[in-house]
Amino acid sequence: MSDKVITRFAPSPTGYLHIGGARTALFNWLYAKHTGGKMLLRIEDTDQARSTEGAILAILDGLRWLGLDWDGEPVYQFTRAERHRQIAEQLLAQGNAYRCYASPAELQAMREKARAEGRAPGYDGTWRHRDLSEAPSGIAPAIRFKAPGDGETVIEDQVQGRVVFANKDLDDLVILRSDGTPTYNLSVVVDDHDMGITHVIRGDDHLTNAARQTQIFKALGWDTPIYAHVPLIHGPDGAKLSKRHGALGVEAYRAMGYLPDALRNYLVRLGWSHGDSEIMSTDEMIQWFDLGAIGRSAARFDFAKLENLNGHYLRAAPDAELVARLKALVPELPDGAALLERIDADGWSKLQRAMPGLKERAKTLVELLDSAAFLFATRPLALDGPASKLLDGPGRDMLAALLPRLEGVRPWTQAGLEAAVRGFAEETGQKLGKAAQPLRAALTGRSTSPGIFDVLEVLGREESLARIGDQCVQKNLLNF
RNA sequence: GCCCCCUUCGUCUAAUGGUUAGGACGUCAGGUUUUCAACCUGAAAACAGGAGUUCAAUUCUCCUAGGGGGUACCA
Repeated sequence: MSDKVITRFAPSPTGYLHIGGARTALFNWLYAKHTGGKMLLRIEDTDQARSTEGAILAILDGLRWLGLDWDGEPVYQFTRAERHRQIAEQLLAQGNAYRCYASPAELQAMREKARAEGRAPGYDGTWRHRDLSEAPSGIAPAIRFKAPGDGETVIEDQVQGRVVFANKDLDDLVILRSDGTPTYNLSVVVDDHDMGITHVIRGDDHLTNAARQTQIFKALGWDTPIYAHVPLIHGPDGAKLSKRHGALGVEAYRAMGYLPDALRNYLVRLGWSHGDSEIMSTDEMIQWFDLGAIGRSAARFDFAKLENLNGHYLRAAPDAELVARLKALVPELPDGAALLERIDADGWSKLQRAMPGLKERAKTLVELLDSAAFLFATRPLALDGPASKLLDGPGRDMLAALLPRLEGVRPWTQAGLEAAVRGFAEETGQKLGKAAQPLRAALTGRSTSPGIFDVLEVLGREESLARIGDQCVQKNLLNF
């Protein structure tokens, strides 16, 4: 086998692809790309009771959406159970494992005793030396790994540095359950070996497992992979990421209107950096990424920074791409179905034409869509508070005076419209804003929008004049 | 309880045995401006605490505190 780097992303399908998992996948992907190696995908579904088909799909979707592709077909760990069982038997035959008949109650008592005595809690090794003739009948045994009782197990971690565990603190773990299914720590070792994994990049929460797994690797006479344990991501308050914070699936970020490029850029900078570089292309990430520059402390998730990055990527994205993303996103939104009905082909075309002015002002696609509401609104427009205030008093009179001027603009272009409105403002001795704001209110129903000439042009001559006219009529009705 | 890890502006981070401790987000103040954004300029803002090593520690060592992870016949 060559010395090519092979990493793996190995989620357990008990939920969606959460943000920490997404970053782990990103790091594995980047390291593989950086070294010209491969990233494999392994679904760790040995706990069949908790694994679901839906979770598997969510994880694959999440990875695809983020643009993180893997090499070859995903490996489903459960399908390899027979191989794992064989290795457990081999360990048993070698004298590196033994059958354990302890009951759950006995195990519980052991843990409590150890704890009371200030020792590391865990299995006390009762069945390690006990004769099989003493085995209770009718009880299926589990197989435990015979962990070294003394000495040390050392992890030369690429992120954490040299981490030393005293073997006395690592007990004899179960590698094969009494029902014959393998446990995580055995499966991981066998699969990492069989898949030729050279680098294990995963969450910090697996650091102790790295020690246990190292012991199993050694008992099997296999080389251990190189480890890199990445600190976990915390919520804004520094506590463990919960659903309340950002521990959402990546599909939730998609639904909130974040762009995959932005999320990737945000995640790569969470715990890793390259000098002062903040915004970087995928190629740059690949070129610069390395394990040594990963920080050792946990990072807090900061939505404000994500939003800032998202705004940047939004502005940089081609208009057509944003329209396409919006088309895909709308049906997933709370009122998406209703909104979708109101946007016809002409609506999508208007959206595309208004995009330069819209994307400049939005932090997320959801925000962008909201600010585009005036494009799909039907007359007479509903005015929000600030907008109706703009039209109170002189606002409507101004519009009534401006309306004929606009009617005279031909062709209906931004330049012509701007000249007309500016000319009107000058002649009437007002600042442009005095005319622009009521106009904005009449055309969009709000006090903020893209540039007003932009709005006029996108809306078109007929619709624009009608919306302005609506406000003048209202004025007249009030007066009579 | 026991084991392991971590600690630089509010947040993400950079750097260094001697620096005005840098950048980004956010915040605040200006500028620009048809609104809002964007953009430009500027400001406030950090080496957790205590010992030790050293001519000199944010940087090296130890202790304390705080945070996190693990401690399953879960992964």
